[in-house]
Amino acid sequence: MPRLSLPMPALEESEQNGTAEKSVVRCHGCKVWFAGVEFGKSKINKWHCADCRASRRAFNKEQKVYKVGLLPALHGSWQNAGCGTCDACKVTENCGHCTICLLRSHDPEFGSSWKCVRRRCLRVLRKSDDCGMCQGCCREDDCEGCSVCLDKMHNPDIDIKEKCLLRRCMNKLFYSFQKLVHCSPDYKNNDTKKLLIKKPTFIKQKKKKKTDRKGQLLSSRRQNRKCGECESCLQKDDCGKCDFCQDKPKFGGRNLKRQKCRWRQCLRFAMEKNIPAFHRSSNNPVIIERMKQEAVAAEYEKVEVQQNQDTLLIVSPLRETFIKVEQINGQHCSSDERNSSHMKNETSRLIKEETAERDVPHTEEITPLDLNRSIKTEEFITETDDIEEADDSTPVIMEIFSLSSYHTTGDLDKVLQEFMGELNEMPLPAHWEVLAHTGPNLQLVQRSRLSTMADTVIYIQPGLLFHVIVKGHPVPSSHELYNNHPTRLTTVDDVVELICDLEAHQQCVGLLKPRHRSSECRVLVTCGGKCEECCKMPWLAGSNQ
DNA sequence: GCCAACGTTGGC
DNA sequence: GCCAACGTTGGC
Repeated sequence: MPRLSLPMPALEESEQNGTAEKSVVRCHGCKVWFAGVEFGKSKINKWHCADCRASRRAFNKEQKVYKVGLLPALHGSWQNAGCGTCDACKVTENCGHCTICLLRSHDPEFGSSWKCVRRRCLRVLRKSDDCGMCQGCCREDDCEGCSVCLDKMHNPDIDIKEKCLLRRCMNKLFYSFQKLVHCSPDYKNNDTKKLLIKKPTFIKQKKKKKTDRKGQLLSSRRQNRKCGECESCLQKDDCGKCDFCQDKPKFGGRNLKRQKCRWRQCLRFAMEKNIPAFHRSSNNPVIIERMKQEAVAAEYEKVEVQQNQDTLLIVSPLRETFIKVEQINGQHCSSDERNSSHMKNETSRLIKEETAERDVPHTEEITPLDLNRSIKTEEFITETDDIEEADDSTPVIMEIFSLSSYHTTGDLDKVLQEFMGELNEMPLPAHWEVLAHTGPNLQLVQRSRLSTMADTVIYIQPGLLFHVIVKGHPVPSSHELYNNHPTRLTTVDDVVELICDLEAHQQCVGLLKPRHRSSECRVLVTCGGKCEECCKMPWLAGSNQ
């Protein structure tokens, strides 16, 4: 391939060369210009020449050998890592002072497969390291033509610490930014931090760096997107019907999307990633598709789904609330053959969370996180310095989306189990009983037919949110009943007060007369008779009011 | 900000 | 080397 040596600096953008396909373009690595490069439909903006690509592959291969063990979750143990010949590899005892050693001194089980920082192979390139072999490392003089050199020339009074672009380690540029920097124990103290700061995508990656559920470090570049426990993760086969499956070559697709079957995408990961913004809107196609389909199936919660062009409304008549999801994307996925019980739970829980947020007075801001601080144990632990740099501003919700507590069994979660125990130990108002085996909700029911609250059920949901259903009719969320009690029933006293309050009400007569009951029926009234909404309904002559 | 497209990684 | 699928980019 002919090389064109153009004077520096030069634009890095490709130049059209008369045809749409072939361009004159500069290699992002060696900065040499090449003619006749074909991009096709590729959107490459950092093109590397064949030599640089080969160099990169070789470097990657070498690093892969050395770093086996950098990813203990995937490769096993640190003990297998490293070249075996460098000074660090020859050290046989842990230093006892590094972050790993200190943490392990407090907890012998901590990161049992993580290696003492001082014993990590020196040949594994870290962010602070230059490879010492590439063109950039071997160059002795500044080019005086790159943007950094020009900056230095034009601003001699300013101490510009950035290296000449052509003297930067190419392997580091190629590789370490995204791959190894995460593992660098001393990444605070190196000159490439400025570059990293300019790369929001990298910073984003760094925050996402995490360990798996066993506390082991995951790939610094690739996240483990599988919790391994949810219904989706346990799904072994592609559905073959969703858009991602249809894209796969084995299903005759063109391999353009290259994504995992929608029905196999980890629910925990998807929700963890998307739910914080969900209260306003979510367009995660995985969640939306599943909610859209499973919400329909969640009849026990009377969830309704209304779709209108680009908007999806998931309506919960139970509390007269809805989630509005805009910009629906993704093709419809069949769920006919799937067990939908799990998503019923998830869907209803999401709706309930939304309900809770709407119901909470503005003076009292409650977020789902508040009730789930136990997630601390599962919050991401990052290695070495990253531990100290955990981003407090980025809450990581794990427990609230934990699927195991609700997964198909219908059992109560631990909080509700404990609460049920407390309720069973206390005398409740007459004929109110705590029902057993009613997961995921804890239910209290008025057993007496003679009670004014006969056939009334208090549902205490995961998160201790509650709603009341009378003879199958949900008390609307706008009802004063909900204003008189905390959004979450956190004590037995809260429950008793609620029951007493309920007993002070009467059931709207409209509940017994479907033909005369308003769709806006208030269900509970304080003075007997019909509620104000049912009063607006025309009553047939001769009917027994 | 979203998402189609695709370079790339990591398991096998 | 193949393949599944993760992560990033650039157009919109």
